[in-house]
Parts: sequence; C-alpha cells; structure tokens
Amino acid sequence: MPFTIATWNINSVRLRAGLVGDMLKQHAPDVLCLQETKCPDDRFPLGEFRKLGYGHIAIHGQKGYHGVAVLSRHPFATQESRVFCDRVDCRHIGVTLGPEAGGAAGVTIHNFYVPAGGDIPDPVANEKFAHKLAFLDEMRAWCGTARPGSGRSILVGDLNIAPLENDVWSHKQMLDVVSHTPLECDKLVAVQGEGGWVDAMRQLVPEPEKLFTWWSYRAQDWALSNRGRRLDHVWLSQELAGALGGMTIVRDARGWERPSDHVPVLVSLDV
DNA sequence: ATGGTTGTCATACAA
Repeated sequence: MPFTIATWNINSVRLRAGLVGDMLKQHAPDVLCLQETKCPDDRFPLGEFRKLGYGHIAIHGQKGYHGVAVLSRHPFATQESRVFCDRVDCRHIGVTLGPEAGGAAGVTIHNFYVPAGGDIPDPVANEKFAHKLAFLDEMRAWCGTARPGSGRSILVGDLNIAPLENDVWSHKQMLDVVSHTPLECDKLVAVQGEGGWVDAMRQLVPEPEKLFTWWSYRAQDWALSNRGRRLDHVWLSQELAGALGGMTIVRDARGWERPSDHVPVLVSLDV
C-alpha cells in the first residue's frame, strides 16, 4: 500500500497557508510535517487544511519563532512533544498513526526543527552555535536510550545541516559556514548512526549528485546561481527502509509567489 | 571582505 510523507519548512504557516494548500492539492501526501510555523496553537489555520482532507493535525507552536506541526489524512493514536536543551522552544513533535492508516498503521513519525546556529561557527564565541551542538548531542543520546529508530519509524525535518559534500553547492567554500562545518556534520551523522537511521534521499540519489532543499532569500537569482543546500531530511528506521519507493524534491516551490526559502521533500513508501 | 532578504513584532532579532 503506498504511503507518502512530506516535510517542509514553511517559514510562517499563516502567511503561506495558501501555498501549503497548493502543495497538498498537487502532491497529496498522506502526512505533511511542517517546521517554522511561527504560530501559537490557538491561531493555527486548521480549517483550511481540514477542507483539503487533512482532518488530523498535531500542533506544537509558539508566538513568533520555531513551531512544528503534522497534518495527516489519518488519525493519530498518540502524539507527544519532547523538550531539548531545557528550552521551551517548539522544535519537536512526534505522532504515531492509528489503525485507520492501513499499511502505515503504527508507524511513528518524528518531526524536528534543529536550531540554525547563528553565523559564527564557534561554540565559544556564539551561544547559538553552542545550542545547536548541544541539541545534536541530546538527539544522539535520545536515539541511544529511547530507541526511536527501532520498530517502524520515520524522522523528518529541517535539520539545518547539509552533511555530505554534495549537499551544498561548494563543499570547499562552505567548510566554515554554519550548516556545513565538519563539527556539526559529524554530530548529525552520529545521530543518524546511533539511531540506525537510513537517509532515504541519499538511498535513492547517491553522491556525487547534488541535492538541495533550500536556497537563500539573499541571492539575486536563486535558480541561476543555484547555491543551494540540503537542510531538510527524511530518515527511515531499518524496518521501514525496505519499503522505500520514490522521492520528490518540489524545487518549483522555491519559485512560487512569496515562497519559503525551503522546498517540500516527499518520500513514498510501499507499506 | 562585505552585504545581500524575509518574517515577526514593534524596532531588533532570528534565520
């Protein structure tokens, strides 16, 4: 049975609810995980998504910053949000799909928004970078103790790191740029290893092919310069990895009217 | 080496 999961850093869900609707209509994933909703829970535009068939919505938001949400065609059996680094930041929400989800019944989905980490790649000089590294250490510990990568589970989100050489437009020129420094890349790979997670996008499109999911707003012409990064990820547990079908990066979405700087990534499974 | 843009909230700050 086909099951499609999508992840998208939307950079304000209220401003871009229309774009989310367009994406849902065009690509019809079973589940969409959003990051950077920037929206308190009582102001989330539930109605617009319910109309499109996404009647089950788990939200974990706050005013102005961060915020994650899961929109689903299928009911959830459970949902939870984890706290990382003892902060109130809304950076994680996890759901388990109920028995109504057919072949995907019982699958757990973890939706993450990892801290961006500021501009200076030095944890001493830059508290934000220190926070990012601590967050990754805590994610790794959680993968070791809670074993979220055991069973049938998926981890998606804006992890704010492009770990492989061809996850950025220029490996050499990005080595000192936060999102591609060896320190944070190693930590992300360690999280992945600790949990036994499989990088779905790279299973399907191995290096050295370039893969990007984000292009800066600051570029004069994002498509022409194409200085992208792969900051958004879909990881599968070993048990689900065999079900991997296809992958779509909706690059067009970067050119839509008033776009997010991230584009949706969809992964389909045969469950 | 520098500055380039966007969103939120209210004038900086985070990304």
